[in-house]
Amino acid sequence: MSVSVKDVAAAAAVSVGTVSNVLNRPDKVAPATVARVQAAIDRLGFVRNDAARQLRAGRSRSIGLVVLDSANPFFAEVARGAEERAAREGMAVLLGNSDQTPSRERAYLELFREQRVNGVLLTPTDLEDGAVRRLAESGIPLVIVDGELPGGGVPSVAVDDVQGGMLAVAHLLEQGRRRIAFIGGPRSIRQVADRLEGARRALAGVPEATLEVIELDALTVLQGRDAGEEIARRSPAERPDAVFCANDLLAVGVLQGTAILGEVRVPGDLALIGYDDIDFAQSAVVPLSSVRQPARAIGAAAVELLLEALDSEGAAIRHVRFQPELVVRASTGR
Amino acid sequence: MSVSVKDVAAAAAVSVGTVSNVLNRPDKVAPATVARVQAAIDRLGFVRNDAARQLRAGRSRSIGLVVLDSANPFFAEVARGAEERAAREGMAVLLGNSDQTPSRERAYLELFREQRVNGVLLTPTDLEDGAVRRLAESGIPLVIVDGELPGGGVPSVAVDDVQGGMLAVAHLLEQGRRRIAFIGGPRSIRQVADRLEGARRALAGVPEATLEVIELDALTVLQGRDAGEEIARRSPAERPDAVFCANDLLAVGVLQGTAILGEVRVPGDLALIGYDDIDFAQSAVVPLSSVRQPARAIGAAAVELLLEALDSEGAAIRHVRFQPELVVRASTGR
DNA sequence: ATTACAGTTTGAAACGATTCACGGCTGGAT
DNA sequence: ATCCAGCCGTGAATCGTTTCAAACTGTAAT
Repeated sequence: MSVSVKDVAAAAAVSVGTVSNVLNRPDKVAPATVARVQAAIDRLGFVRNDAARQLRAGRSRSIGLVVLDSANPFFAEVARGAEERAAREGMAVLLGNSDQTPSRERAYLELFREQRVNGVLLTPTDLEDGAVRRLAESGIPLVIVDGELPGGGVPSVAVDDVQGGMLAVAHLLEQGRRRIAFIGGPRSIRQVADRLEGARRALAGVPEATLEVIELDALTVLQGRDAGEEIARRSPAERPDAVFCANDLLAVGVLQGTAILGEVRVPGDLALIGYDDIDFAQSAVVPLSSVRQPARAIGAAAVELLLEALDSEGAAIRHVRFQPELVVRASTGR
Repeated sequence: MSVSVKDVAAAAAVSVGTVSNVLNRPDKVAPATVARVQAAIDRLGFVRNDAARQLRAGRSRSIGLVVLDSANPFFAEVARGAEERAAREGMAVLLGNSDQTPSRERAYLELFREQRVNGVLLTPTDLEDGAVRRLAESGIPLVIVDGELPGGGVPSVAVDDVQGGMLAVAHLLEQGRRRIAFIGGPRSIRQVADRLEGARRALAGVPEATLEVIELDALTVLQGRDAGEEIARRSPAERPDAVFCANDLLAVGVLQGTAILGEVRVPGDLALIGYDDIDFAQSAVVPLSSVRQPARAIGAAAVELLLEALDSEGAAIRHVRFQPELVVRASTGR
């Protein structure tokens, strides 16, 4: 079927060992031989069989990436960053979506182990669960993306979500808002919990301010819209005067939801701020204030950490932590 | 290092062949033996080495996906659809971004060949180029995503972009617009060329209508914004009264660009329609009319076709063609 | 008692690359 | 002449799985 080193060796009148050397350590082979072998490779259209290479050499050339939802623009950017960085090393990225479901996460991790990936970048569905720790100890290099394992010990790249939550709510308070609502997904998602915690801390300095927490099932536009409608239907006295959403998708949804009844205006009646600063935040009906995360850089950094872990077996474990950045737009204007 | 079939065989007191059979054809093995081997597998934590499996068995369990830009929401959805469908078959998806660059496309295809992927789903940078045809003939199963190879012969899943362009412009004409502008990326992108062709056909029936073509380098929000600003700066007489953008990102950009000067209003002065109906189209400053493509279904269908091609070596080559759907919102209102 | 047969299990070959101990060659030093 | 050191190149062993012909077992039919 396909051309193997043996064929190439025959065509170039050398041994298979030499072909392998041309492929992997050209400097150890006489230039003339290299040229001859290369010519044979080109002529026959030889393509290295990575399975065999991997089997013998141990190492593979792919890394696994498991995110909560790759259709979410934030994760799409993270994936993009990882893919670009990996490509520079000649590595391929295997993509998996856990949809926040531990069973799907497990299925992907298992599949990736079978594929003998070099390592896994994981946005865990549940950091507290022992599964992540066990995985880390099972020998497969692991980097936590957008989170940090409580006990340390596993390299990770994260954004300080508590800080991000503080930034957002501090900004709302600064604008004179006092009746804050936090709209988020399930608190079991660490990012959500941390952003809420940040909100709480920002409120600590302002005793007369209140915080209402609205918990949803998922961080989607649709869920946000429902929450927005619910708020719009309330009497003005019971309505918050500012909403901090756990991500931009929710915020966009809230914007739609409040717009439907047409009574609550953003930012007049309701200041609104999201999280992630996805591309569309600035293009929303009312340009959306948000907290920016360097998504692409996060993906790239994760691959970087994995490469480090691969190079220096058991060396220092690094944690990269990006700082979030407040982006003010019309939705929190006066 | 890691546990192999040999270890499992020893632990269960059977031969390696039997272990393999338990793994691949449990029905050929006596139930009691299956149980014993399974127990050993669980106890030892055996994970099948896919490299070895692949080497011997020929087949692999991954498929490659090369798209123009996975951060583009349309392709992100396509990727999601592909990934979901592949996961159902226990297959993993390798993701690659060509960024419309033939050299990056080639690099990924080469990498994927080395990985011995089962097949490749490709959104080609250049369909006319012989490279795609050569690839298809090189033995690696190929499915064209969002396009169709002129000569046939390669399975493909596409959306009728000409039809989509017609829908969009026919709608603009119906709204009484006559000075239409088409804003698109490089015409070398087939999708762009087809949508433009559709626009032309729609115009054919209305002699007094005109079409201006504005060609950009890329289909991004930023490029759209520049184009929008340029249009906004024109005198009213030289301005189109409707714009059809080759995708929603451009349309969102145009919306931003025209808004900056504040003189051109959408849809009053300028009707605007995009393409793809990404999630944010309905949440834009002015909810955006668009042409919807079933992105996730496209990805799933592509995997489906690949599986068919894999099963029935050289059987009928199918082309799946989805129909685009017009979605009318405020941006093309009166 | 012999043969047939289906159901199980075995064990060695094969997949295609990498690795490494070893041998041949060349040319300069002794 | 002899020896040594560097280069180059060789080819068998190896990785972990699948495959398949052959061997084995016990039961049924003759």
